Amino acid sequence: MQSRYNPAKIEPKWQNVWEKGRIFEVSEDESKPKYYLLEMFPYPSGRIHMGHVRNYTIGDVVARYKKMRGFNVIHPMGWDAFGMPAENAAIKAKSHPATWTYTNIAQMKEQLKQMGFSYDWTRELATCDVSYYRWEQLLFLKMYERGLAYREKAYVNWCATCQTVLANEQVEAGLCWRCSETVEQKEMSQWFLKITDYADELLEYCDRMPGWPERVLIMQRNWIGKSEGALINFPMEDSEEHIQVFTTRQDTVYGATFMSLAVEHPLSLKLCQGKPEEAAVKEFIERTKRIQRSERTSEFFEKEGVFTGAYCRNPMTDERMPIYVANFVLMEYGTGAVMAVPTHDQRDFEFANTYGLPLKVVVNPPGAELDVDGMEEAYEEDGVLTNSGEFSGMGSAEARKAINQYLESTGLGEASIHYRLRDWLISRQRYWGAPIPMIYCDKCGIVPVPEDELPVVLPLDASLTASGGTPLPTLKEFVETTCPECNGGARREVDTMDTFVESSWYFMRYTCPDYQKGPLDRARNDYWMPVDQYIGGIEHAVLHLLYSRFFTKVLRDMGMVGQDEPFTNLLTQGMVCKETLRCPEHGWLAPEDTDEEKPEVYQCRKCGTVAEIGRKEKMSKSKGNVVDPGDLVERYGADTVRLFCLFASPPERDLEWSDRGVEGSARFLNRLWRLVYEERQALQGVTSYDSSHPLEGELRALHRKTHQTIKKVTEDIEQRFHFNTAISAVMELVNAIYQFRSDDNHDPQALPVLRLAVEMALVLISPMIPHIADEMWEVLGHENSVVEEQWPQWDEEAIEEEKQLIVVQVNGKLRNRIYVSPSASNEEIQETALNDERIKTFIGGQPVRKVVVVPGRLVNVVI
RNA sequence: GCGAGAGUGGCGGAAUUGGCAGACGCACUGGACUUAGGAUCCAGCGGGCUAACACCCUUGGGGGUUCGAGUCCCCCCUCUCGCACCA
Repeated sequence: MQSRYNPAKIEPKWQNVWEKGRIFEVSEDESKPKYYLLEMFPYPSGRIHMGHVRNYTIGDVVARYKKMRGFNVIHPMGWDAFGMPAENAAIKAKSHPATWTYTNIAQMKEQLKQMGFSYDWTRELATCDVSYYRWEQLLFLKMYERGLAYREKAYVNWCATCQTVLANEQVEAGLCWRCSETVEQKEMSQWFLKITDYADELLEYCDRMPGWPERVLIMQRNWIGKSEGALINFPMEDSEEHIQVFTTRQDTVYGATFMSLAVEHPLSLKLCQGKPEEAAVKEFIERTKRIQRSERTSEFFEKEGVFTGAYCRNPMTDERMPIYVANFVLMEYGTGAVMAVPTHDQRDFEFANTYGLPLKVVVNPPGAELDVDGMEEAYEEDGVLTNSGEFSGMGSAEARKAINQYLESTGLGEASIHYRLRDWLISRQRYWGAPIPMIYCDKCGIVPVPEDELPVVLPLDASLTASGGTPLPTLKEFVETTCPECNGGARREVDTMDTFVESSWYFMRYTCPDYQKGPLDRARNDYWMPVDQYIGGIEHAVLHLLYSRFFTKVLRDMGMVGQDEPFTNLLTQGMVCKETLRCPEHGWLAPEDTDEEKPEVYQCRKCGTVAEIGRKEKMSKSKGNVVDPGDLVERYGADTVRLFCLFASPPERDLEWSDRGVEGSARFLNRLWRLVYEERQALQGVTSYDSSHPLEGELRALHRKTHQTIKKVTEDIEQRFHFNTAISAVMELVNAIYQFRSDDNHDPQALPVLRLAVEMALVLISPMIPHIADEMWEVLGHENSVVEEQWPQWDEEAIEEEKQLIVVQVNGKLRNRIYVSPSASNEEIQETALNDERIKTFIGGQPVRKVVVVPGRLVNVVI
């Protein structure tokens, strides 16, 4: 053993031992409980970043801990390997996306190995491998058979920068989630997956997943956006036709005084035909259609409308309702037509005031009566119906049910449920993705590729051009094919699938990555699934996590898997942030753009201005505040980096990077190393204390601390993944050991007690810093890896203090501390407290009104 | 606007069930060792007032419940995230 801790030497040594011993390779074993620990797989960008390191370190601690607890732990890793960055990088480097991707995978795999993560690498998969996406193509065909995949012409989100369409989930506030450019609407024929078929189940199970963070469930519920209401038909005044609306406020239908249509609504143009209003309506529609949807749906966008010249009738009151086209009505929600109730909807209220439309109160607040003339805003709450025929006097909730019944019995409408969730658009006009296995035949139309002709292999001889866009349509040998039905000439689909399709089922494929007969081996999948603990970033709260839930349910209905939900417990870790430096003139500054004048004072290298120390921001290249894990590992070793990531904050919170904090972590490892180095000879051949001899004094105290630490670390990991407090508990134990050592102790039990304390410190912290733990474990004479040890159990008896500290308060203020025997009764504790000299002076002879005794904690004397 | 979360020393954070606020670490200060110290060890470290003890104040602000509140309730402020004309 070297006197100095040298991670560069011991870390590769142990990584090698683990790999050779294949200790993280697992197979199904019915004799053990299984535990599936999964972290979100990375996109192979080339180098791992701190976000990966944090995510995977958290996962690794749990995986190692669970293994020590006797679980059969599956802990796989792979690559989310299709996607645009590969195309852009290939154009830039004049290479091929495949070359770029596989080179990156090799580099990143090496980096992950250097971190010492306990992956079962035999299960590795890359989604760009034909061996993976061939099964995805099969799943697509099965979905097509069941009507869950369909092609439709629709207004879709188009990102001009990325040269592709996007799913609704991939548009954030009107911007592309990847490049942040404005998304346009384009009418195109595209492939969709029918996630809306599962809307209700996806929503319902949000209430049955106690292992998920509430805020993720809330985001999913909001995204699905279920609204219960009614479809109501409003007859046209001068024809047999009607306008159908969806409303959640059918209790206000008697107050509907006009109608609003979306500009895209087919009736909008039709109704004004030949009328004097025609020109104005057309102009309005054209003008509105030109405006970006993101702008149209902005809060600040002015609500405008135009009268069509046509009228319909309120089916309940038979009153005449003018029909308007309005810019705030969305064609894609409900029916694209809204019954306007200005008294009970703020938007309609404002619209009615602008255009001088009539108001009619039909819902009163409980115990009050509204007056149309004095109204300054709409009354949107539930209340008691008035002016509503036979429904007057009913409460809103009751009236909604009654009106639904009435609508159904008269044929005027029906109860209805609408969702905000739209079907998942999966076509992408990109090259580096899984081809959609479909063929277009002029004679037979859309024809699926027969299963036995799968896979449709993505041609690798394509060359990308700097202008962007997919080269697939130009590849004759790919596009031109024969129709499986008529054998005539036909064309292949040239779009590829959204890469979120790959990530929707990779976690299931990990259970049987070598399976050749289908996407999933049901037996193996049944053993391992569901994922017991999934760990990843919050940014996938809706996207990946919703799609994966959908896929799991579809595969269940196909009989391929046995679970309703893929992820039992979800942990969303916070971001890794760091302080930023900013020059007023040159913007964000990376450390290499600055000179450090004095400590903590930095100057912009371009202009010499003192840089402002900016706020903590998520690490990103553009802000110049990234820290490269590779550099850190080289400098401090993986264990230090792991330790800092875990120690600096609990997993779900943001982690603030601190170079000094990293030094502190390194210092702790050195301290641990020295402890074992200096005691190695004394402890040689010593057997750990086994509780057979009674202990006194400081020996007893150290042994107690040892068991208290076992308990604290176990509970912190088991109950709440709070590794920061678990680590601080081990630090306390190490401090206690140092204290103990500095006193000469000649008790024959001293070395056994010391050895137990040292070993427990190593075992308890081994999931966090596995390399140094194994090295020191070996120094102490063990032959196996710590991860193959059983997790220790604490002894409640050893934990018990011989003297219990009791805090004594007078009128709630801390006045003294006393010690009592743990077996003391409340009366005895009270008596000791009241007889305490200091307490007596605080009471000062005043009558004691009350004494509160909390055993084991405090006494409060009230005077 | 709606929804969720957060606000504790110079900093990261701890206090798990209402019971000693500030564990652990960083930074800082003093000392020891030393040719040297950016290594290591020891000690101190919320603020006020102190020679020291003692005492007083302190968990964004204000009120309340309670013997007792960082923790529970009400009001307000600030920040972060999500949604946002959804009929």
